[in-house]
Amino acid sequence: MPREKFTQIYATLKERIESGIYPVGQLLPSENTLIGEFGCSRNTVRRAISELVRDGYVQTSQGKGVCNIFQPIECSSYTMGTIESFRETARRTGQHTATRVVLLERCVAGVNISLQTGFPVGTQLFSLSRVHEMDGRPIILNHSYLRVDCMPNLTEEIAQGSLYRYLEEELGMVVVTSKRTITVEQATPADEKWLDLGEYNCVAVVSNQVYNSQGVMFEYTQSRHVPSIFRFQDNAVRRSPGHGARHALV
Amino acid sequence: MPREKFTQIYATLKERIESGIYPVGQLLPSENTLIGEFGCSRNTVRRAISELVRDGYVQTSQGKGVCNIFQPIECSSYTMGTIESFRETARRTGQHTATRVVLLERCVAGVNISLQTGFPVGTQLFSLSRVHEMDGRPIILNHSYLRVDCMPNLTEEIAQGSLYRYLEEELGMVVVTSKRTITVEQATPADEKWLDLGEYNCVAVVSNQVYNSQGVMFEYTQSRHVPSIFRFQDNAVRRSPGHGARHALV
DNA sequence: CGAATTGACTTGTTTAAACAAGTGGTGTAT
DNA sequence: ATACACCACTTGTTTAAACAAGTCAATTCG
Repeated sequence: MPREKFTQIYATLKERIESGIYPVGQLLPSENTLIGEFGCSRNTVRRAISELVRDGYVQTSQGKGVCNIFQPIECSSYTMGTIESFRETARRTGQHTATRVVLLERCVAGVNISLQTGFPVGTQLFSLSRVHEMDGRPIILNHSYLRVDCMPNLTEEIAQGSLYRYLEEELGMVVVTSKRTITVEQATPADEKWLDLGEYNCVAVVSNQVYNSQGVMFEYTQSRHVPSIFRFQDNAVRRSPGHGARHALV
Repeated sequence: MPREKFTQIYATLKERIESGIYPVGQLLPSENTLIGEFGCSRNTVRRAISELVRDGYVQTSQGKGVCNIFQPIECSSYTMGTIESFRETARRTGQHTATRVVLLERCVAGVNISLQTGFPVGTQLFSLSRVHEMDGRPIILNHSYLRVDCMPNLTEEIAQGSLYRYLEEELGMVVVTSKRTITVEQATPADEKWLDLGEYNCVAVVSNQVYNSQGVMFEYTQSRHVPSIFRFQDNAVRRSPGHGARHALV
């Protein structure tokens, strides 16, 4: 349960938006009104609202108010957010999943691996390949490089279960930041061998750099998805001009 | 030029990170130190830092500090951020671009269009199809639906230039929020007709819902990209548990 | 020597206040 | 009737202060 006030307010407002208590296309109650209702300071209300903005639930205009722009996501049965954990999605959609370890070996980062992953040359790594299946259908092929010094005792058994449960619960590691890049690539022979691509001759590739609380990148994973079930959602908010083009609109 | 203090501090810190003045993998000066240097309050420093966190430049740990996790983006010559505007990217990489209007006609949103786009049934719309070329190579096929009541005088000439310059400068419209979904789809005959797909039999599809400051969605655009030059970047930060799974890590 | 405590740091949350700036309506003067 | 000033409202930015909570090293105690 979230203990912070702003998280509670965020959750309350979000629920009202999703349930239609606040009509779509109209303004939410003003900050002052919400202050009165929740018995908190203006900053706390504003923080809750700013998270709703980030999530694409509302948008603000100076001088006018906070507008509800919620639209329910179309839950196509085949789509799946990459953002969610593989098991999260499966549990939400009630489907059966399995993970198979294809390869687990040790290696050292050379120039090529270093360029691809961002690990310094010479880093001791595990190379781990896994196939994720959903309802018996292989849909994701994962190639991971993992720092040996962050998880010296990694085994096939652990890799077959939830790697993150092991890292977080057993090793006490805290995952903080993750940088992703999405591309589309030609299917390799390995993709065709392990995945059920159907008519497609390509895969959706999510490259992921994961950092722990020490600020060290301990994992690089390239997830190669069957295109038909790949889906990624994102919200962008117009920023002040000085922010650089990384998230410019359009 | 950004006038707000926090934007200036953000820009200054970002530049120091990019230029290596703050070493990668190490802690930035503490908030108190930065307060002294910039002559501002703690909140202002914290706001600048929180934007750096969102952009994947740093990450924070309670009790420890703010860690520099910057990694320069590998600027592969062929990759292009969808996040950037088509012309932005072209200008940055110094390539020549052109836009061709394939179709511009009026229509009314029926059930199918409504389901796909989110426009209410019966909305008067422009249907606009455009091909974007870079260095003579057609790389993006755009299908847009635009609310007629937001731009009654749309013409082919305007659509061929920058639609957004027209909307913002001529009509005074303010773009605020944009919701995107990325998928990968089989190439249609239209894709193969207009795009230079090479070996690929699919396209990277970015569906975009754009809202103005009134909170009305005035544009739905489906951008179908040649896979070989498609690239999308994203940062995720671990959130408190109550936030819902939309952005969970891994 | 080893374990626990303390204390000096760090970031995280919340409050209160003031002023800036944008929006939209009301009213007045032209 | 139109244009203008004004006013009441909204969100945006900044400051200051207090307390909570996590980290890490030095010190103290057993």
